[in-house]
Amino acid sequence: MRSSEHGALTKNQELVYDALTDAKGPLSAYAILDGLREHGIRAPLQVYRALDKLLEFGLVHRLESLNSFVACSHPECDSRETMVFTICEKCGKVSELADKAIAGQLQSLADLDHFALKAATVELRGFCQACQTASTQ
Amino acid sequence: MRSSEHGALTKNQELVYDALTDAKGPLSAYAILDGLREHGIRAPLQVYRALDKLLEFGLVHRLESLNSFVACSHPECDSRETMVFTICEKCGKVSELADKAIAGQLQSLADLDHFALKAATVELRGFCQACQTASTQ
DNA sequence: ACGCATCTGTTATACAATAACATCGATTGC
DNA sequence: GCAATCGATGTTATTGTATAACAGATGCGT
Repeated sequence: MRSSEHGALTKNQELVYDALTDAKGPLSAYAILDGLREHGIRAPLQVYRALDKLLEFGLVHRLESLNSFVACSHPECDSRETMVFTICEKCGKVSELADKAIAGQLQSLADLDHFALKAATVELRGFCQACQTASTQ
Repeated sequence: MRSSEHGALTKNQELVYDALTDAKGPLSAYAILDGLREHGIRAPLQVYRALDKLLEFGLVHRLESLNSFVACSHPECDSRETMVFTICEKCGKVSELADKAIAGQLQSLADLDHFALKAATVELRGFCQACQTASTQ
């Protein structure tokens, strides 16, 4: 029982993962904690430890600019692929885009600088389609 | 006196900006605070307020994945341009790269998703050239 | 002088993440 | 069986990051 099977999660990992998938949006570690108090989660560390594993398994991504976490929306996410997130500054909606071209371009840029690329964080801020049309008033 | 002139900074803004340019590397807000206690800075808020302005002026960038800040290395940085940072996980060295191609690609990706792009955070993690050759032992 | 905006200083507090330590349960090797 | 080990767990305490709320000070236009 290792990383590849979703069924292999421990109780706490399962709780945290379910909280994130149910949320359908990013949650901070403390928001997760609050939502899971009834399920026996009492301390931040229980959440952070579960998150560490979920990140390692590639089931969850961390949004650096929000200090929060989302369940990966790509069922068979390869974990190490470069992900691009769009973050709506109005409604908070987050979308996860997988784009090979960006990944390649970043790799080229790193190569130019003789930088050995291990992971990339790409977070775009702006307004989602819904919030744009809404503000066309 | 607004954003464009460097000479227009207030005392605290000047102190924080100088601390960052002297450091030649990223500093956390609290590291800045510690370095400026002798200069009369006593509370985190004094640093954060100065940083907010400096970010607004485009003189400073925030490294989301490090919770820290760097002085912009491009003298005439347009503030709103997309910046790419490489962060060495061994020595902590940070480089700031301006790349039009990446910016364009991200814009295209956002367009596809009907996302109105305002700002982009791109942070690459890995090993810098020096640390690669050093670890070839 | 007055109003207004901005920067300032201070205290207290919220939010994010980790340290240190004890325990429990399953597995492995003998 | 039994010790040894390893990973997950639970708990308390602490460090680090960022903001709230309030008060005072400064500069500027009218």
